[in-house]
Amino acid sequence: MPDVIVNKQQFYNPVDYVLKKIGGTWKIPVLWRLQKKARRYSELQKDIPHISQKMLTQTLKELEADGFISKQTFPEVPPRTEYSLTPKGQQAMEVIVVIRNYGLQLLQADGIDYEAMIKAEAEQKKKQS
Amino acid sequence: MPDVIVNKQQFYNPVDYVLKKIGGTWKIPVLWRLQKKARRYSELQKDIPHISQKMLTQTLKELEADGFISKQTFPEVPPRTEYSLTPKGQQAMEVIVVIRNYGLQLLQADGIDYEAMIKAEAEQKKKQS
DNA sequence: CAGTATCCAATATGATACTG
DNA sequence: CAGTATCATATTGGATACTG
Repeated sequence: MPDVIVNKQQFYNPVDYVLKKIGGTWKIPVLWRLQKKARRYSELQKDIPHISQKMLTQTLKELEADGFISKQTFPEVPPRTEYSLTPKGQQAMEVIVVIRNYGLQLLQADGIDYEAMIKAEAEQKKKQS
Repeated sequence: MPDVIVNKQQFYNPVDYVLKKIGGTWKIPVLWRLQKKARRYSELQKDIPHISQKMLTQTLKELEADGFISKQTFPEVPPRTEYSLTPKGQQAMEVIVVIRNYGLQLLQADGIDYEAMIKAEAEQKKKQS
């Protein structure tokens, strides 16, 4: 496999290329939450556990630079910003869903019923409210 | 998304789980080369550009511990060791192929014809031999 | 041949304080 | 609200030397 260099970054193979674009800890959690509708910075931060301000900002900036998401700022008071998936981002989601489904399989093989955990968590929230 | 902890490692979501298992720089290049047949340590090192002994050893160990590959040692002189995909590893390859195909698309959209590059490289080798 | 062991550099992520 | 800036830490990977 030959190396590829794009914008001074080196990639060893096509999979490496994908993972440097949408891999890492935070890009997929962000893309995932933009799947159905646009969201604000503060919503994302509230909805994504453990993410720091720094990583959210950095992740949004890179995803926007690579064309997976777009940003719209509304000139209101207080100012509002919304992020949403571009068509390119929606296409990426199709691949992410495949990886995620495989992940659910792996987790189940390792004795973890992830979707049941999500349900349980949702129930918990209901009770609290 | 609730967190999952398996063997003291924390995972934020199912995709994260997959990427911690078969992500990173070297796991996929290794799996890729075991796709069609078993290979020896030295073959893998020769065939995978840039990989260091350390990373090859570490990658093989982790893939074996996670059940994606298996290792067979032949009691010959000099000793021979072969690595091959397990059924679990073959299943992972299906997902990897999806990611790879998406990578080829992304590369092409960015103006890079990766498959042509591979062909050109093969021609180059032919000439040299 | 098929590895181990050790030390070091680069990168990714986190924590904290501050701002238009 | 939606960020920026700075410092600290953890993880990953590379270089080099050695071994059953």
